[in-house]
Amino acid sequence: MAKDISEPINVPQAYLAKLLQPLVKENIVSSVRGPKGGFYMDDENLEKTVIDIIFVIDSEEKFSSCMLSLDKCNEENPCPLHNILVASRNDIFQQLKEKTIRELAHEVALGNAFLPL
Amino acid sequence: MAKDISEPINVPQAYLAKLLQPLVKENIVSSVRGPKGGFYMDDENLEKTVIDIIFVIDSEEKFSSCMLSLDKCNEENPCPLHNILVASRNDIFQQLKEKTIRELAHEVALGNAFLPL
DNA sequence: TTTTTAAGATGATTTATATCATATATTGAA
DNA sequence: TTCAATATATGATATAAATCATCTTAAAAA
Ligand code: FES
Ligand code: FES
Repeated sequence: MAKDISEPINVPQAYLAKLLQPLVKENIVSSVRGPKGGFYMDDENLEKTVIDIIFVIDSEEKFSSCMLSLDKCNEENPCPLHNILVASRNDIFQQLKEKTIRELAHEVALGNAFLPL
Repeated sequence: MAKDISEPINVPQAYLAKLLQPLVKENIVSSVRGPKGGFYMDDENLEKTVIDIIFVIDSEEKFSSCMLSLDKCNEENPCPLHNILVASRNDIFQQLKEKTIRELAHEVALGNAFLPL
């Protein structure tokens, strides 16, 4: 239930619920209403990645736009930070795109990562 | 002058000036008032790094706090994203800490990087 | 010395984000 | 079939970030 997720991570329940709604709509999270209801992830959901979530909640631009917010900059006209940062940004993007929620959950199950849930 | 910087990068002049003030106070940027005045960087300023700027404008936490904003997480209790992202984050931090403004300006002078100024 | 130009300081306003509130829809259980 | 529990939807409010406005201070030039 929203409450079970929101409380341990100190996010207001209503706000979490609002954030989850577009994820349900985009089939990244599943839900059932009523008693014994709540949010869950089915087999298909678990194959989604962190990037899938980011693209729904925020936007695709986070990983493609200039890190100095210069709108005329791109790979051909790189800003001074581009060359020193773009490799790391791409690494992060790749990691978030490759890693499925299932894999992340597995790490938690193995005790290699922790969640306050 | 603030105007000469703000216009080409589409940042309101008054807002840019406000952002520059703490940088002047922290001796990262220099300024002179009056006619022919404006902002500039002296020899000492040019040895400052991007991290110096970030620490003044934003805060140190950006590079040390949990990327899932979990307050109980740290190196011993890593969240699921920690392991896959922390290396890249540290890379970015190192780059921003090592690179001086002088070096970045040199890249622009060489034509390896571009600024709309 | 006066005027003009630009930064410095401060507070108000706007805009975006986060949070709160309330009403509706769905489902399991009594 | 009714009730209670929980997600869904929508709008209002609060907080933070960005932007605007106004005044003061310093310095160059006339
Ligand atoms: S052009 Fe600025 S980060 Fe790529
Ligand atoms: S514990 Fe979350 S990023 Fe390090």
